[in-house]
Amino acid sequence: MARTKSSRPSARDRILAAASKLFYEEGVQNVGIDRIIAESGVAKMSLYNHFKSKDALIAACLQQRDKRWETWFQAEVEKRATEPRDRLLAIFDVLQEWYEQPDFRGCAFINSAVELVDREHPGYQVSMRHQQVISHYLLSLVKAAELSNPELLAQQLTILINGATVIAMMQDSSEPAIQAKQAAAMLIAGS
Amino acid sequence: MARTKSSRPSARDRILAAASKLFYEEGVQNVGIDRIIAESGVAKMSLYNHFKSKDALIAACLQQRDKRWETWFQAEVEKRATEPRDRLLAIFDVLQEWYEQPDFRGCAFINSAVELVDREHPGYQVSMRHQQVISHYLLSLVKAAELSNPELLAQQLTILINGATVIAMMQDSSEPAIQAKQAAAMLIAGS
DNA sequence: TATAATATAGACAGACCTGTATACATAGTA
DNA sequence: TACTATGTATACAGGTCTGTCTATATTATA
Repeated sequence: MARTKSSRPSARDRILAAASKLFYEEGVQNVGIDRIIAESGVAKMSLYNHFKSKDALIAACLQQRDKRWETWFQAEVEKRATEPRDRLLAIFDVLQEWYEQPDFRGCAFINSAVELVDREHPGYQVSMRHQQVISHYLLSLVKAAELSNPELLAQQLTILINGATVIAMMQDSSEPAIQAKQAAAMLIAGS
Repeated sequence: MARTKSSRPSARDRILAAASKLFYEEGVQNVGIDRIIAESGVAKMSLYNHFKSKDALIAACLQQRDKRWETWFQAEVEKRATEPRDRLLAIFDVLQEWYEQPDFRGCAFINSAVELVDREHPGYQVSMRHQQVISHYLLSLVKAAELSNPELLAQQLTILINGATVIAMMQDSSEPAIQAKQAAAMLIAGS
């Protein structure tokens, strides 16, 4: 799954890494198979031996990214605060750090959903599931903070997060994280 | 500009209408020139006589949509309330109505920015300008309502609007409008 | 009616894209 | 060492796309 003894990563991993990077940076539609095999240094047939089509590769990339992002995000949040209420605010500090990464180009899942259009596309389904995973995590934090009407607040925080992310992408700015954090503080205080 | 005496709309208008509809419903990348000329009942050369390239057509469609959306949105808001503070909340009722339209597929400007990727693309520029126009309108409403820290509140409302729109698209639901409205009410009350 | 501008129909060049086929090379295992 | 995975390199079929070219038709105006 990982690498052959001591040499470089397996073909499959190199394909996933190259595709994931290119898909995110340039959009799934703007990246062809030829670019991916060139970047990963793999033969075209190896790609089609590991993934039955480009659409399947897109879905696999999103699935991998989903897992990694969730792990990274939760770890960052929990590193910054221990009290549930503080963690709810720490979310936005993590977001700010994310927006400031030089290769930030918005949320890969929103972007892919927009590009794929078709709700039945396996990549679209992964993207929807990703949003639910986030909402679920927020809900757990809100419940831990023992705030009233947890479902509503969790949804409102989801809205703030996605809105900030979209605007951060379009304006190429991390300001929205700060503004969203202040809004979140107000919503939490009012709960 | 509009129509020849008594017959149907001009070729240019038909092209814009068909392209705008298809681009929004299926994404600018997924709609080819051939589809547009078939739908608008126009010859390919007519299209290229009116627009120098597909990219120029995309930009023209977004520009037209920008104007129309702004006009429609402000009219709907102002139809629903007269007091500035009420108008700020009425925004979300208008959004809800928008989300419930059967052909709703998110914000055409966010979607196009995601698909085009290139910030120098004329269509991307129109999309960024559109976001600024919205923010500007919100700022004018917030200032009219004489709330403190108007710039911050206007930005926070922008975040709520875009977040609700993105989630409404992905979940195919108008619930986010209601949740965002309650959040907005809280932010306004706290200002 | 004559003239100029605009629209039509369809072929086509050139590029790009996905996915397959073929023949050869390399690495891991019995 | 022999055998079996797996990977490599490259050509290519079949499709789609944008934008151009040509030749004809229609419309508007003087």
